[in-house]
Amino acid sequence: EKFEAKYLPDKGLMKKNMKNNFNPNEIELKWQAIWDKEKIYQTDLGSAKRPFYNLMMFPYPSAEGLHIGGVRTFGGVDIYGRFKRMQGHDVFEPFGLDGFGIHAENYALKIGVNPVDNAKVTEKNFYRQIKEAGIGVDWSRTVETYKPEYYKWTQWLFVELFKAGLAYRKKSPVNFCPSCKTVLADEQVIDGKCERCSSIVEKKNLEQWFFRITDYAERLLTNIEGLDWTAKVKIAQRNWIGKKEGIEISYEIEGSDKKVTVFTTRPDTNFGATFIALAPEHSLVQEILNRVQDDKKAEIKNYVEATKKKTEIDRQSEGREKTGVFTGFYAINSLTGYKMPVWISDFVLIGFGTGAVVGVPGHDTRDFEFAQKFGLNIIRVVVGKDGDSSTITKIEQVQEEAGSMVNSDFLNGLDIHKATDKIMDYIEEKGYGRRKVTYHLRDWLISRQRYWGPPIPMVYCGNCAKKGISWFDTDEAKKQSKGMGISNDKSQISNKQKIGNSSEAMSGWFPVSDKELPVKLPYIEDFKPIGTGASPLGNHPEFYEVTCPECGAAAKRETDVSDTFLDSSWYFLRYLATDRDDMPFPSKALISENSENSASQKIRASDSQKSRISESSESSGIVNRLRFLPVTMYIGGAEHSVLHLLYARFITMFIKDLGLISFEEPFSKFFAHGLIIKDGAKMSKSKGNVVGPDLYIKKFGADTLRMYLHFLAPFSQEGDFRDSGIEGMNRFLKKVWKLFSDVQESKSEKAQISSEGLKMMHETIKNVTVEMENLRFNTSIAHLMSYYNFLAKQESVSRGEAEAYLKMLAPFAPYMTEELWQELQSQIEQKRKRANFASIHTQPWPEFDEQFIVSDTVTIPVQVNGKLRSTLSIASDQVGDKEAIEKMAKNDEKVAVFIKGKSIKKFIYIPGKVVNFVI
RNA sequence: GCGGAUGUGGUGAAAUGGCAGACACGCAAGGUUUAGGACCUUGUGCCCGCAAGGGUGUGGAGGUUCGACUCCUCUCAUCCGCACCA
Repeated sequence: EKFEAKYLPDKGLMKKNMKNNFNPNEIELKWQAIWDKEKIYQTDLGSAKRPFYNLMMFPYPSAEGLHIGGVRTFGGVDIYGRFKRMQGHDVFEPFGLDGFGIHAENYALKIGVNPVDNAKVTEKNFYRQIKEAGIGVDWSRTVETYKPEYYKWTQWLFVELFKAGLAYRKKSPVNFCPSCKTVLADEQVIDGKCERCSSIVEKKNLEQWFFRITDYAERLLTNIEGLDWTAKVKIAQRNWIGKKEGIEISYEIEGSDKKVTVFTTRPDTNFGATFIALAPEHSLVQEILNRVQDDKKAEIKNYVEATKKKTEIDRQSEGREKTGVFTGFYAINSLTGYKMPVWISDFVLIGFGTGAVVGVPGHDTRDFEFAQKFGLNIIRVVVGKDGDSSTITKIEQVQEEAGSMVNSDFLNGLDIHKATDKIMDYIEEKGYGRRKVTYHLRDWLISRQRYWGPPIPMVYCGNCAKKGISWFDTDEAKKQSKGMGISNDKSQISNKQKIGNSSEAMSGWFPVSDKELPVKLPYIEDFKPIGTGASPLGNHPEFYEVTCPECGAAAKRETDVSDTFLDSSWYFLRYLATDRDDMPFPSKALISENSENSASQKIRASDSQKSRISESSESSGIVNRLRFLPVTMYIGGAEHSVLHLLYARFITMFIKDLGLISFEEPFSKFFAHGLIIKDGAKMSKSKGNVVGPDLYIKKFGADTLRMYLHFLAPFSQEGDFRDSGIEGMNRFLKKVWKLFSDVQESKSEKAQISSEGLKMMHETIKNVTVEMENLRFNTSIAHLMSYYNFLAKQESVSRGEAEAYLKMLAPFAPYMTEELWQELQSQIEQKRKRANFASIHTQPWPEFDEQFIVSDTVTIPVQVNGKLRSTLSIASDQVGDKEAIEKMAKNDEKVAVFIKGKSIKKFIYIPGKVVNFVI
């Protein structure tokens, strides 16, 4: 007994200590349940007053579960969302899974599970982990791209694109991995090799579905200017669209009625043009083969065949060494009459411009290399800054920069830009060519010969095809073309033109009618990619055997699925209408009955459906939901700069053109977060350093993990995750727990907040608020740590201080602060009132009061003898310290200032005004 | 090659043109009713010094400024995109 009395604390004390121990696992479970029950993260979309759509890029769940980088990303979004919620916004923070597509499928293949079954497991895991991490998601509105309720509308979107003439088929070379026996997306080809097995990727020529995103190139480009996005992403998109203004010039070929057309951005150098080079795939090559002698024919054929066999890898390993073959033909340079030999070379790409280039070896290094190797003439037409006007014989002399024209007849002496304008006018006038704009952006290849995606909702009828009939010949199509959605757009004519073109190429093709959507993806056992260029669904007659909607003959359903990026291009709209199976997203046009021309037609709802929509829309506040759009804040990885973000913009514009929404840019603000690395290396499965959150949450709790992940580095930058660091954060939270679980009624009543304390509090609030707004969470946390140190040193903490502190901490450590908040409230009210449950996460964000904030330095503009001498800064604690100021003045040896209290004794100090000082 | 970013202690990193290194990790010394861990206090850019103190310091070289991590010019290094784009 004596021993116990001496060495063990009494039971009451032990109990208190137990309570004083920060035990995250216990409180996290408790609050998860309460939050669920209280629905504190569910947003009433229909009646929200200050809508704030806080959106995180939904993940494609390809791996074992959420990894630590995901916790950082979604945690960061959540921190910001909670902050905004506390500022009084109606924050809508949904979550979902981009579970359809090649990533998820590859993972399923790897572990030998059907993607359908895998999706169920993944979904469960992801949602559990997100919940555990304390992300305040509205779980009543999730989106999973692989569920029929969702892909019904993805397919609907495809159909709409088709009907607008924006979806078409053409033959195109696709990436094919001979070892995996599957086609690959471009993004799965790394340096010409398969992402998974590193085999060299081949090209296969297959007929594919494309979207005419290039029709939107100009709009996609010009809109970038006005976006509040990370600059890097804007630049990347600009480059990807790659607008180039130039001119297409046609040259006569000697001894032929054919012409060769080239595209160039530098027509100013055309007086120096000395050869023409064609891509081996160029259409003229066949023409040439028909006309040349047998020995020449063999030579050309050999060359063309050889380049065809070359893989990307071969080309790269050969570097820039030029190869080519002379055709024996000459094209005439209309300006000079020069006979330009026509060559075939693989440095010319069929996919760019016209697939033919005009060689100006003096002013293009590639042309120079080519000309030098094959002994072609080199003419200088520009003299650059270096003043070198000699004959160009070395690659260093090749002048690609600005300069003035020489050897160019009427262009001589002109600056190259002026010369460009002048020669373009001239060429157009003479009819040699026409100005043209080209883009790097290509049409979006949408087909995938895979299983795990939304089946493309199209039907092909061989019978109709023979007659040259397609959907564009139906009554429905004709009715639609009168009231084309794409109306107030300049491209209307060209679009109609395209539909005209499409209707020929589209012979036999009919979209699945809206009533029949979704075209469900069947559960099949043989889901593995076949590798013959056919889709796994191609083995399933029960899937593809249908009758033609036009003639009733036997027809075949499309067995390809669409690209994952189509799924993710519109999901942000779906979140707002997950409770509706009668519309893809909230839209005024979809609910207004009297606008006949509008989109109620577009979704071609039956009359009964229509009335159902308008009846129920009022009660569910569909119109108010629109106030959440466009997305207020979008947060995601910069690696999606040009893919997802560009596609989403395109699709949004298209939906606007359908008349279904009133905006054309989906994301008002986009913030690119940094990636996470582990112990100095990128996390990857091959390195075996992929870290999951589960163990850390178990050991330290979600609060610690969340805070540590954002203390590492600013949200926008990459952070290095180290086990050693996380303990410091855990230590901090324990200290906070201890400090605030001790704040009691009796104490806090007495607690007087000192003026210094007041100042510190308001300064901290101000700093943290500003930093949160800029998503610089690491500095916010640092300020909270400093403020803790300050509070801990005080004799007691007042209620006001405790509340302000907990509120600021709440976005980072939602569980702990909630517990402490309830504890604090109950202590103060002396009893726990369950009925008055008020989560800290719905409390107002603390406000700072300027009067308590004194800046560290007083900056005074100084004028000496009437001349402005910039400013003089005086530390605020030196204001009134005559000695200190005199010392400063002495150091400067020019200025003397007399300040006492907050006013200058001799001269009145007015902030922002120039003050004259006596020397 | 083109485009973009980043360079600050042993580490992650802070600094509206105004005391460089906040905050944390790590390390060191000390304290504790002290197994270990935890916890508490102090110190910690580098160099000289027992100390007081002094010198030096934001990749490098210049420039603007009373004053530069911050703005400008050049340069070096690293990372990330795109790449035979006419």
